[in-house]
This record gives sequence, structure tokens and C-alpha cells, in this order.
Amino acid sequence: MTESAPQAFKSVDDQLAYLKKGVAEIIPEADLKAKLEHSAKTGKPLRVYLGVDPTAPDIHLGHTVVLRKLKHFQDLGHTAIFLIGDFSAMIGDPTGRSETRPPLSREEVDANAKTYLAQVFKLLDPQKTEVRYNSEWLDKLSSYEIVRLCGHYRLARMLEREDFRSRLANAQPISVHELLYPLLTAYDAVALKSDVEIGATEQKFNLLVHRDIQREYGLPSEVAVTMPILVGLDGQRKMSKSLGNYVGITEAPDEIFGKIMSIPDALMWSYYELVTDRMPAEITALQAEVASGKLHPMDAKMKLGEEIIAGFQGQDAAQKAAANFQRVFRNRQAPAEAPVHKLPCGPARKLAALLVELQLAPSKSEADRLIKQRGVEIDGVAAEDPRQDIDLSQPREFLLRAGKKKFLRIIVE
RNA sequence: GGACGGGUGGGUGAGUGGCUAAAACCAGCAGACUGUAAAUCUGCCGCUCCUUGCGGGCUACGAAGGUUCGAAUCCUUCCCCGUCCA
Repeated sequence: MTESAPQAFKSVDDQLAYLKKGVAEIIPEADLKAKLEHSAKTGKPLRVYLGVDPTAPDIHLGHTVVLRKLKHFQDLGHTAIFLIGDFSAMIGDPTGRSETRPPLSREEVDANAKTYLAQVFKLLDPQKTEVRYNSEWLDKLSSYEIVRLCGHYRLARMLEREDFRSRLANAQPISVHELLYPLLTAYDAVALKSDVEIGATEQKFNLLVHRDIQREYGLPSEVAVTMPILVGLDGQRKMSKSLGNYVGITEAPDEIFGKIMSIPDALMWSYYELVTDRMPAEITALQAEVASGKLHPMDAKMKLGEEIIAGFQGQDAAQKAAANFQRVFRNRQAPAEAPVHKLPCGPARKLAALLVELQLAPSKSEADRLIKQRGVEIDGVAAEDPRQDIDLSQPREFLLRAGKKKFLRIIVE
């Protein structure tokens, strides 16, 4: 592993340097330093949390940016709290929304939370992570307490935020319950007595409300640490599943590697910063090597791909993925281990039909096209005729390639 | 509740009776090229059949009916969405 996360920093300054890596803002930075100093003196770890609404079942690289920052605190011996917003997910965060978000059902939230955790622990240490659900306390709040909570905040402040302001200006609806979202999640911070909260930059408003409300409840305000939004594979828009420019952390290693290789060269530096544990100095050094021509950009990118995969699926998987990429895309050879598919002996099959049957093409028309475009190879020889009969009468073995990246070793038996 | 406007292929969106399986753009796929699954260029891009052809059949423009030789385009009813008024 090229893992560079240090186990225990001695000095507060070293801790700060590590924690500041990649962050957008620390509000206020002086407080973080003070809290770290206090913690060092008393030996009491800081309580650091990340709240996540389980609105989708899969997490992708973009989500790992904030998660990784939480891990950094954990690496330094602080208490990492992973808060699942099971209650708040049912309200819906209005952040960045131009319309009211449809609420999730209890069942959806529970199911999502479960798969979330499994993925989160690919990064965080399950033994050292405190997992909480905000329904623990929010379910129990009485109407009186909710009204009291609301009494701590002013409408004008609430309406300062961009998404509310623009919706108001454009005469779009704002549901009253949406106003409650930041207040209820602020109560999380109160309940957790947190010292630090991590969030994406788009969460900044919410985090600031959390700080205010903690103070109203007589607690010291937490430090808000915001992280930049990860740009997606297209190099343009933020990484998101609905835009299709994402890398899921449970995807096959070959798939992840290919996707990383496809990002624009310039983007790799922000990936190095936000989705690896490399220290800023190392990244700058790499960048300098590439700039001076000492290191080929492709090699730097391959290194990145390996590192990302290693973090989630181990070093072996990472090396295999890199090697496969070399073979398949640079040398145009079949991968070392193509998936195997066994077929029973039987009557001959037309090539196009076989491709559909093996799910290498979604329809016969597609298969036809693929073949006509010389995208299908049998044992390295391009197929010409979609109607070509494939002999399956006796045991044999051959390698089928459909398109650039789909390979299947067929064993007839 | 009322008044308008609108629902087209994965997305945006043109098309107001035949030349439209439906412009254009995006996405996707293949080939060439390349350090790359980047960029660029070329082609493809509903399903299906075969005699692979500027071929045949089927399905498609919110839903159901209707007018017509012929409808995404006209009519009727219904459903849904948006804006404004209350």
C-alpha cells in the first residue's frame, strides 16, 4: 500500500496539516486548533461527526470525500461518529433543490441505511466508529420542544440561503417543513455534543445553523469543516449517479480503473487530493514530475486508479486491474482472465443470436450492428457475418470479444 | 374551484395531414487514431425476418376512441404536468 496515513501525530500542528488537506473551509480555523490543543492536553478525543441522509442505496467516490475527512480524524485517534439521518431523510434536505424533495418512506430509508453502512466501513474502521441514527432523539422530541427549537432561529436568517431565496423570487413553493430541516439536524449536533462536523460545501448553510443552535442550547459551537464537491468523470459537472459520471465504490476493479483512466488529465490532481490519503507535498511532487516530463501523465493516472481501488478492494485487486488495463487497452489483447461461460453441446447457433443469449448485446439488431462494425471477434478474428453458424456440436473452447471491453471465454461441453 | 399553456425516441427539443422510425443537439455504441475507456475524425444508434436490400413485417409521438386512401399532426373523451387567478 502506498498508504500514507500516519497513525498518531504528536503535535497539534502536524494534526492540523493532515486535517486541512483538501478542505474547502474550516469555520473557524482557530477554534479547531484550540480544540485540538485542548484534546491533546486532556487526552480526550474530539467528537467529530458526519451526517448523511440515506437517500440512495449506493455511495460513489463523491460521497467518499467527506467520509475520508472523517477517517482522517479517526486516524488521529479522535472519535468518528457516522450519523445516519434516518429521521431527517424523511423530511428531505432542501439544499440545492429548486423544488420540494419527495420524502422517503421508513422502509426505503432503512434499506438504504443498511447498504450504506456496509460501504462506509470499507473506509472507516468499524471498531472505532460510533454509528448513530438521528431518529434516536428526533423521534422523541415533543411538540413543545420542537416549537422551542424553532424559537431559537429567525426567519430572515433562514431566507438568506440561496435555494430558498431563489424559490421565493421565482414564486416556487417552499414547504414549511423544509424550513425545519436545518433546525432538526442542528438538534443532532446538540444531542451529540459534537466538537467538529464535516460536510460538503453545499452544506455550509446547514452547518452554520448547527453552530448557532448549539450555542443557544448552551454548548460550545462545533467547528464546521467543509469539503469541496468532487467533479465527475466528465470533468464538468459534480459527480452524481443521475448524471452517470460517477464511480461506485463497489464496482468491479476493472470498471473503476477504466473510469479513472477516462478522466481528463487535469482532473486527476483534484482526485489525488480528495479521494486518496496522499499528503499535499507528495501530490505537488508528483505534479512537478509530470510537468517536467519525468513522469508520464498516463502513469500518474494509472497510479491514481490503483490507489483508489486499493483503498476499497485491496492491493491485489488494484494491481490486477492495472495489468488488465495495460493488456486490453494498450496492447489490445484479451484480459488475463476473461469471465468464463459454459454452454452445453447442442445445435449450431447463429452468431447474432448467441451474442444476445450471452448478454453481450441487448438485441439482435444491436448484435447485427456490432458485427457489421467489426466489433466482434472469435479467437482474435473479426466476425463478418451475423448469420454465421457457431458450431456447438462438440466440446471446444473459444474466446469471444464483443466491443472494446466485453470478453467471454466460452467453453462448450 | 377557474383561466390559459403543455405532454414527441435514454435526455433536451423540432415537427401542425403523406417525402417521418420522426430534424438538431446531448448521451450511448463501433471503427480509425492516441499514453488512456481523454481529444479528434468516421459510421451506427426502435424491434424483428430473411434472399443484407436505398428489402419485408411489426411497434412508436400521454391513454382510449373517431375522421381520412393516409394522422405525431384534425375531432371527442380521459389522464398527467406547468403557469396565473381564487
